[in-house]
Amino acid sequence: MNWQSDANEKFTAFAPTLERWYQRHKRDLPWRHTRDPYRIWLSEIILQQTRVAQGRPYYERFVEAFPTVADMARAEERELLRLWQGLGYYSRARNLHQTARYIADDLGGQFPDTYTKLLKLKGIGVYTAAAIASFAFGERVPVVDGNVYRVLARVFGIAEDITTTGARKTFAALAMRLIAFAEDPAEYNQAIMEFGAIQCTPVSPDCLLCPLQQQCRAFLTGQQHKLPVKAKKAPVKQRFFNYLVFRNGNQLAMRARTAKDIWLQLYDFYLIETDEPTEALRDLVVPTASESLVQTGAPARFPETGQQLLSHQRIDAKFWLIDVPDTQKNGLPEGLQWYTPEEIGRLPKPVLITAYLQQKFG
DNA sequence: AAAGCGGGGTT
DNA sequence: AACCCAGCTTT
Repeated sequence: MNWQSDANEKFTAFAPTLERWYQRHKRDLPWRHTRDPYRIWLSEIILQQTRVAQGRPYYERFVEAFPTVADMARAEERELLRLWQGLGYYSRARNLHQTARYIADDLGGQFPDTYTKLLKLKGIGVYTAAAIASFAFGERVPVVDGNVYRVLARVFGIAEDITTTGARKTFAALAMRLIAFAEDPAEYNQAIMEFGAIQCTPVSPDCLLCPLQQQCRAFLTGQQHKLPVKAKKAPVKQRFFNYLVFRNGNQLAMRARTAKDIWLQLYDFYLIETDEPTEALRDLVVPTASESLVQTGAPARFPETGQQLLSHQRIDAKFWLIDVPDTQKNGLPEGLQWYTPEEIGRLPKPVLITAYLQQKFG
């Protein structure tokens, strides 16, 4: 037996081995009971950069609220964002809505059914296009997600930095070769991701019970913990948010965020961002538009504080509650509107804002 | 090619 | 505190 047939055996056996492993170990997940492309699409968007355990309840609520793509198309974007609240990466919800309307209105409700066509849709990149094409339509195209990078890097001993374009091409090409030997492309794609999620885990992979143990370059050389190689992320940026929470009776002044920034189209309060933390309200430079509101109101002496840690930013927030008399209530700065508690409950809001409302007003 | 975008779980 | 998650879009 020469090295070439060894290598060949490793390629041909890889997919069938994982497919057999999957038969025995797969979890029972709701989106595995359907071939409806709409539901598979919905599940895949929810699961982008999101763990199954976190995304699952959102999937259940979305299917309940919008059983078909037509139902989703009829809804307002705000309703989707409200249901998406707390899941993060809100552009996913906005793109979901846009694409639902496009499919319902321009494609007559007919879901695009090939990898190439799916890739043109908003919010669908190479991973998601491959996932829908294989799961819903049986197309033989490989998914390459974080799990797949890890499994392939280890089994084939690939030490390229997976954040680079060159490495992405390497892995995509390898994945393409491997799926050729799968009995069922959809099953195989599920299998390799499931394998990465519960067997070939980032930390402490279960190598002792691994069906690929004797083919795994990383195991055979003791390099499991060093693969895959991934460049370090940029340090988190510190930001200071100073919120003026205008109140009139039981109503609060809120607005949808419009900056190309975090939380686009989510609702918060009148915001003054500063480069340094602000200790007292008098230290804050208040724009003319809201000066009189602050002066005629009755601001609390000390603000409530809040923090939110995102993967790329750390936000320290202070909230000054300011009671606005009836005589001033029509003088809100541009964009702000009064909302009752019931209305506020239906607005999509960042976790930071929801936490403040909960803490302050129950 | 690099940066920006959320939030939560795990170690 | 660091890492990671069924990634995509914009610059």
